[in-house]
Amino acid sequence: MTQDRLSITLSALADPTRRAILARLASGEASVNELAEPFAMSLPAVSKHLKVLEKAGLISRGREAQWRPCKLEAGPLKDINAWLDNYRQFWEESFDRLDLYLQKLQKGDENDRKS
Amino acid sequence: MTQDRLSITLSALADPTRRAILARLASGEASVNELAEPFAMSLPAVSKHLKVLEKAGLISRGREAQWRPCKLEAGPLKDINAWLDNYRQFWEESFDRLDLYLQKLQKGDENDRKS
DNA sequence: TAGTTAATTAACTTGTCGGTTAAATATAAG
DNA sequence: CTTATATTTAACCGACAAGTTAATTAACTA
Repeated sequence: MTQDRLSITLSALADPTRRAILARLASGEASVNELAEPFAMSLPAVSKHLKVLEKAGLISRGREAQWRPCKLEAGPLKDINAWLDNYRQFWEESFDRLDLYLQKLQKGDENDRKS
Repeated sequence: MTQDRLSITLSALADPTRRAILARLASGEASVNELAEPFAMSLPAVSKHLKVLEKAGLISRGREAQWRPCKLEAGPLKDINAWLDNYRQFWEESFDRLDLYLQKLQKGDENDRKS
């Protein structure tokens, strides 16, 4: 179905196992076996999770003898952060004067549309 | 299976239709029909998307005669932003060990305004 | 009351996801 | 050459996601 980049990244992150893997990789590279150790699931299951993360560009993998060390790649996280920028104003506690003004304008639009 | 909050939010966002709905709601409340208008899909399909967004806490819904106006709720987005904090250092320009060390030393500076 | 509009629910189809076990591949080490 | 270790691939399964059409609920309107 050829999903867009952001959807691929977000759905890769929408799994606690995969987020835990990323958290582990934040403290350094690791092999598949090392990454699998904390989880109560088979190695092929972890291997699949890694493939999902790799397709999302969230990890990259090297070759070192029979090991395939995984490394965190944060680019896609940066993209999510950029997307969130569109909404920062909606969760910021205190609006400054400009924000309040824009809110008022917005309410005006809404009333116009309804009448 | 009782998914965790963050997984629910991320999977709700991992769909371009739902993100488009949120984008629309960023400019004000809207009814289901208004939200459905831009999409080439049936109304029940949109209704389902809205239910997913509501369960994730990303929208709330009012009652106004036969309309059910939808409103953006950004709390869960704030949570994602907080989660991303764990990784900011990985996409910021300089992230070698020395720079990380210097960053830690500088953490007295509070104002992390975006560029 | 009947009819229209807004939205949801029900029932169903199809495809993907996350897991399994068993087999295959690749490299290293005796 | 054989065996052990690390990892992936294959085949399969149950659950769920995303869409459909048809029926239902809810509120307004003539």
